Amino acid sequence: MASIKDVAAAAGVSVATVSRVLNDHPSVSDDARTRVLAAVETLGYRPNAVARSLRTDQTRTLGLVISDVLNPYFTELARSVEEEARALGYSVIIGNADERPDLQDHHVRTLLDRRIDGLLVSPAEGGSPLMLEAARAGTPMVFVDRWIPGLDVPVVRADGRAAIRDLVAHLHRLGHRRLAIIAGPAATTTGSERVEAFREALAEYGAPLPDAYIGQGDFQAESGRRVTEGFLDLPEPPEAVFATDNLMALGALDAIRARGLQVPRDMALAAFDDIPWFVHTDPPITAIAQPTGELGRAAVRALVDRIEGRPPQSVTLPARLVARRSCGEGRANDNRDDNQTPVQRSTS
Amino acid sequence: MASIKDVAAAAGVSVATVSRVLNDHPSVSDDARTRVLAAVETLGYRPNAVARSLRTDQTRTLGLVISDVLNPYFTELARSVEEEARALGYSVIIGNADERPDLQDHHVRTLLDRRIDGLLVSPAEGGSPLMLEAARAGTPMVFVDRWIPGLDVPVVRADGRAAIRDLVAHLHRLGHRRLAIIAGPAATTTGSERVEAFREALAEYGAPLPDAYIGQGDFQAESGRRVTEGFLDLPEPPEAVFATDNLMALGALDAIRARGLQVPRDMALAAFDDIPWFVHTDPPITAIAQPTGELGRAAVRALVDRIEGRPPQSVTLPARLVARRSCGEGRANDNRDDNQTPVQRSTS
DNA sequence: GGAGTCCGTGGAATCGATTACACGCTGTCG
DNA sequence: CGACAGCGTGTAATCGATTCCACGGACTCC
Repeated sequence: MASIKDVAAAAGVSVATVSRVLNDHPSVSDDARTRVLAAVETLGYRPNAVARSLRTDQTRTLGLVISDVLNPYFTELARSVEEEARALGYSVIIGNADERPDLQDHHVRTLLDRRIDGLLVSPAEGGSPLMLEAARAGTPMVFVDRWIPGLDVPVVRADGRAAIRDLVAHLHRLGHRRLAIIAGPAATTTGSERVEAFREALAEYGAPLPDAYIGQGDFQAESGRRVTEGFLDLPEPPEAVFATDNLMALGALDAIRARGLQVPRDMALAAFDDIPWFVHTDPPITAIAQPTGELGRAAVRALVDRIEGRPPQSVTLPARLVARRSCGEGRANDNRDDNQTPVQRSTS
Repeated sequence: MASIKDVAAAAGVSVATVSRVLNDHPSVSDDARTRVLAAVETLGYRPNAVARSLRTDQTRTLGLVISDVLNPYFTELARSVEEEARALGYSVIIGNADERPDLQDHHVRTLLDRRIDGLLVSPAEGGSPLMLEAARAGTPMVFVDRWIPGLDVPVVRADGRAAIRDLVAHLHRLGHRRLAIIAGPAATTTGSERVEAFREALAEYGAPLPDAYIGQGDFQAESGRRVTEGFLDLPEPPEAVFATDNLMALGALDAIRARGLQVPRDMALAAFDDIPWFVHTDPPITAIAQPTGELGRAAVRALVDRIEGRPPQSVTLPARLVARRSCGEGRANDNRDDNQTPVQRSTS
């Protein structure tokens, strides 16, 4: 592959001049410029990003470490991150941690080794030592969705508190009194926060949240199934289950059906994170929708601000309830909305 | 960030010795080795992958250019690719082309600029000039899922021919005679092949495939909706629709429901590509399942073989029919299988 | 007409690693 | 006892870019 030297030789100028043309530095004569451009063309020359990065100490690359690519929420997040990054002239390398701290560590390490300009992280299980160290060492970093308290790192996330209150109101209005929750790992902020908000909302209705109605999941479908089976085995099973992510909701749906029971007749179901497929499940699932795309874009903007020396800002955006049929038939003034994306239009 | 020079200074040796220790070259004294290792430890030194890549002319990175990350099929593919690559000591950079040739070009270009060791591509729309050029220039490359004929590039893909024949048999057995298809872009191999196989399978039953029953889609949900609406507007609408990817199937489902019609009573529906959610839709959708994970792993192995100088092999794996309820109730000897992954167990 | 300015250009240092080559030392063998 | 092999190490070249500095020539201005 042709290097800058070959171009210089072909154009009859020095490498310095070629470099100047490539980075359109002002002081190059038109003559030299056209000759260099011609040489670039005929040689099919493309600058070596590796060499450039070594010299300039910047890679124009962002690292994104997420907990689970197979989760449609994170897939969408990753997509919006890449889009915004591209618009700002950056590439993105995605590391999928699969909710495993060791894998998260692996990806943080390789990304750091590659000298990415900044790191976008949705930490699994309270984060890894490496990540904390990198944050403290001053690596530009932004947390997205989940975060780690006590670190001076901007956080871009959705606040589900109000939407969870709406959900509890919705469930209450539909006559459900015994409400249970499938929690995520307590070590993740989203894991604990959603339970907290749920508990507080219940308190507003004078309802307790007994320990038996708090199932411990890990954001994966299988745990949703397991926890829900536990609920169903209770002497007095809950009337409604709130799964704190979409995969666990799927597991819950499985578990309920496996007993020959029906949603919402035998048990109501709601989920945190809305995804296109929820419109098409049987029944369509009531969910709390995050502004995922906006979250991804805001996170990138914050990180790039930080990288380029501007003060980065934490961002919190509201989530909102999207009522469908999985909790029972809502009244007319329920916030019924299935028209969010083309895929979702016209159904349920 | 500490460099190899700092380590050398701290350990009281030359950079060459440090490098030798790091790459565990045999001829280093134990004394030097321990001193270097100690210095590495206290400085928290990590080698700069950028510098190393420049010198060694290899990045131990694979590029993966796929057509649409939001499509669960490709998400799963990407995940298995990353897994296998990691096992072989490589990283993966994913480029999402969103079915747009210009974006595909953009990603191929940046990946090439970064001097990735090899490229895994699922070409959108017949591929870009850049890609063809790279292939001809000898960039290690492997096609996965889709490919471009006439290029000396190994292909790793699933053969859906037999499964499509099974599907047609299944539909025929259930009494459906007027069968339509939603095709993908003709410029993609998967787009044209699936139509071809469908046509041939129909021919075995003496059935034609009239042009009116071939809808032109683009592998996105919206096109599935549009095409299906066209089918429904026909004086004699088809009795069954076969969508050649999962997103178009979703669009079709939408379109059918929007008219107040039911699947499979009013129209049967089947899809190419099986995904976990198909078990949970209303009704569960009959689909042709590709061995996605195996495809991704085989593609990485082929590419790494090519990179490391071993002869790479093209691989073709069979797809298979997974009958569910969207085409009508099958007989007992139908190949009913909902037990592929934990998420899918026990339902439909 | 001499001093100073500006412009285009090239030489060379530099980024952080790898690695060919040379060198000094020790030990072996004829 | 001299030659030679082998080992551990350091010096320096190298990868492909960017960029500081200096230089020569043209031009302006007093």
